Amino acid sequence: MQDLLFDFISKYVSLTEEEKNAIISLDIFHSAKKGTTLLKEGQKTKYSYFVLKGCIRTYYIIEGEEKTTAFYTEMEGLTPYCVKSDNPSEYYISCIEDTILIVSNSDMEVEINGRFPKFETMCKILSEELLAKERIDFDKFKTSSPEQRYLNLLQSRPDLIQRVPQHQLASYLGIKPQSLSRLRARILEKK
Amino acid sequence: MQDLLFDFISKYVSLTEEEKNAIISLDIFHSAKKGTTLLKEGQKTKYSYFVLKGCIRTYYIIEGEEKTTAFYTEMEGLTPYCVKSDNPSEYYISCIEDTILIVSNSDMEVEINGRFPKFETMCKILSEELLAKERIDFDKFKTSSPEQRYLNLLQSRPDLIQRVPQHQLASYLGIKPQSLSRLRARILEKK
DNA sequence: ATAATATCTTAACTTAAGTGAACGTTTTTA
DNA sequence: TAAAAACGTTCACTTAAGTTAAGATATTAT
Repeated sequence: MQDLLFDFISKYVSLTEEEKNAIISLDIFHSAKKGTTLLKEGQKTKYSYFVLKGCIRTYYIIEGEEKTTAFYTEMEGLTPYCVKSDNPSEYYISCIEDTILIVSNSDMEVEINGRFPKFETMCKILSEELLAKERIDFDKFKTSSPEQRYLNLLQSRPDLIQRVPQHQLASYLGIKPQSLSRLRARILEKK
Repeated sequence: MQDLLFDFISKYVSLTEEEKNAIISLDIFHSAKKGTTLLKEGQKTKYSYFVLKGCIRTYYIIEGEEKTTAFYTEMEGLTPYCVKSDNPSEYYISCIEDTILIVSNSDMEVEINGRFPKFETMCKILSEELLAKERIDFDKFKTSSPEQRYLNLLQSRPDLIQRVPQHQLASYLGIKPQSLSRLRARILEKK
């Protein structure tokens, strides 16, 4: 299971056994059942989450309605905004499937970064890369219609459409569940 | 002018005179006239841009139409996706106003980071912070209607509405220029 | 196993965005 | 400075998303 992590890390930096052991000794591997809420609106946290296996999502409750804005699956992770800003979180994080997670807190990261500069370099590369990707995704979203967004998703993350409930997908695409149903029917008709 | 940069940096790390001089000697300060294109679709680049004064935008040309997806103003910057991915750029970058920029290339950054670890730490903090912010912005976009997005922008970046042409604002909001006109008229009526 | 709840789809109607065109205004550029 | 191009607004029409409601499944909890 830990190999999943080390395989991932090896794409960015190579770790010695000592470094691997230091990471393992942090006791950051956790598993969580489907439906578990990791973070609630209004809470503050210092934890970051990285998915080894399974799927988590972020969602808001706006005027009583759940709005799912992101999914994180294998080898994806997030540091909630409130970790950086010290404000209470505006969103919830919960598990869509039984999930194996790495949960790290910011003090822990400071310590590891101090001991192994290599690790800090990796985090820098990773977050710069993710920022660039996130901006591209946002651009794509802005320049597409809901239908195009759905077709894009079908191409780029077909697994999501299978593993995620439709009404959560809908808000992820920026529309209502009814509109997603209709839009899919429309696409089938066209074929 | 350089003070703008050092004031900004001082929010994250404190630099010695030696470090400041090292930065100045890199000769990274440039000015560009309104309308200058910094990067074209199809080009590869190793340059990152940081705005000290003025405004730049990223835009795509999709089926003959310009789609503006982002604006960067004072103390904001971007590293084009192609710097990280080594693919040709899918978008253009150009100056909306006469602009004073910091232009840095990735080799330069590697060198500075090697010499001053402090600098690498700052870049890591900055990009993690920006990633978290970008995700929040994307969430906000997904969960809002075009009208709400416009009202949001009016609150959060009122300067943009003044300094940027309407048709560029429109695609930034994910709609057509005609729709932005209409939407503004609608808002005025309501008052 | 059954009741309760959540989810998905369909439909009719409303609202707002997309489209194509016209027109006046501003900005460029030759 | 005159002509050309770009820009912003309005309008009528089309298309698609939002809304409300109902019914059919599927899932969860007791």
